Amino acid sequence: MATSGKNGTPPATRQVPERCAQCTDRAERLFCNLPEEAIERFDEIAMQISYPSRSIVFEEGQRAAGIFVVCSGQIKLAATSRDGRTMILKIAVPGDVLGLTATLNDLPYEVTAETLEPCQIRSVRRRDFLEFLSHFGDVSRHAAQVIAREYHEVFLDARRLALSGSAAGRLAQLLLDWARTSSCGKPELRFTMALTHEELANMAGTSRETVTRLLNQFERDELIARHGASISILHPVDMERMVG
Amino acid sequence: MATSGKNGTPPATRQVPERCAQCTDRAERLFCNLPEEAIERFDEIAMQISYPSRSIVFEEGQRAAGIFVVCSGQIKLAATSRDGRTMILKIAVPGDVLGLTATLNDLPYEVTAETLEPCQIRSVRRRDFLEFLSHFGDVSRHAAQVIAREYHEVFLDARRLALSGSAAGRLAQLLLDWARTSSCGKPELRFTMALTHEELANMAGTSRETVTRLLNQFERDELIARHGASISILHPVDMERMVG
DNA sequence: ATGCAGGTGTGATGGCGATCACAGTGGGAT
DNA sequence: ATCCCACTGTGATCGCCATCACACCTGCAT
Repeated sequence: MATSGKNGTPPATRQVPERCAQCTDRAERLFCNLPEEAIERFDEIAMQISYPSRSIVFEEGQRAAGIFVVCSGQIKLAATSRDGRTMILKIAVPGDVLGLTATLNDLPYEVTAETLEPCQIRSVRRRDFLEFLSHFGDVSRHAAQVIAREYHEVFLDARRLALSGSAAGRLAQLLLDWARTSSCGKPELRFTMALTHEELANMAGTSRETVTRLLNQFERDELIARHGASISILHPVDMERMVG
Repeated sequence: MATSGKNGTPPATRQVPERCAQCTDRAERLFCNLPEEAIERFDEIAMQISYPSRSIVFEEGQRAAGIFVVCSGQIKLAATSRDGRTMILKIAVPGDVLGLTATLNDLPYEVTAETLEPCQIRSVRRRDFLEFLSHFGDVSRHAAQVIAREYHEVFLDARRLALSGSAAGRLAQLLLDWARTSSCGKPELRFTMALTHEELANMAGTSRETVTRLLNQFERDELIARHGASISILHPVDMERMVG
């Protein structure tokens, strides 16, 4: 289920330093890449927490208590309708910030956040975070940019749901979007799929069975290839074309 | 088509002051409500433009040139798929800021903005705007909050599209969401619909004919009432229930 | 009046895909 | 080995709703 392959290694919960100031991955993480003195202050107000696999970080509808920065592990963000349908918004990875918009708007969290593997998370309470923003002007710029990026992602979701006529189109689009962002940079177009068909279905706005059928279809048509949990997109161009 | 009734008055293009500093509506507009000195500077870098009805302010896919603040008039924000399907994201009203996320991310505009009536718009070029943000720390906070709100709106769109199983559900949800935000504050639940059935369909992710049928259905079931272009939601509770 | 164009109402039809049902499969426990 | 459980594969059915087709109803221009 996790990113780890068939080898028995536990999911990639690399050890995370005690303080953000010592984190070596900071530079490549949009939000974390803050000026020195801001980071120092951040370390003072942030609380480091370890979550076991399959635990709930926060739940849809709860009044926003603060923000959560993912340090290690994957986290599923999903919203549920009254009658049990589920929409998976995205799988958050290290560097992502959760609960930002709800915290800024002082609204309930829009989604439920559930760990898919053991995770390390830093959290900051709402009050402290807002004060932090006021104090360090350019952190707000950072935050704005982070939210702008999140906006763009949800926009793509909405677009996919509204404009990709068929289930096949939505799934194809999802795989494409995903391959692009997962292998950030060059079109690696091969990625490991840590999700079940059911979860894919909830991201593509279709049903479990349809996903199964479509993936097999795609494979028969040689649009994709699968080895174990990894998927390669063989013909991105043809793939694009079926998005509609 | 515009908000004006059957009387021959031109659509509500109230005169807008030359400078934001003199704008009396500023206080109630999230983004515009800036500290004095920021407003002064904003007036220096902003350009005031009048657009006739049915004109394009910017187009989906264009590299972001800057932001646009709506001073008067309504503007349709829509995205289109290769094969001509259209998704209407929202109808922007005075106080809304367009192109914010694209500008911050230095990405192409996500949508096309088309005026529905004569509009007054203030625009700021990307470079100037970014510099403006750097200079006035707390404006970034404002911007972040504005984007957070936009995020929330798109999120609701995505949620509606993904979770409201039936076309009826999506339309009902749309009318509800809309009545709530349009009559901001108390549940007025009566609002004028400046849109054609076709456009409603493009917002609800369904077809023109289905919208026609559903609206009649809703009226027969006494969920809504219509007088001319205005719609009242009679039984919000029953309405909620059919969202699914 | 006449024509036209954009919007609306309504039936008929067909296809996509949700849903149900159940059979295989594989990996973890014990 | 064996059970079990979550996941995957596949057929059958059936309902929603997109689409086509066409009638009607404004307002507007000529």
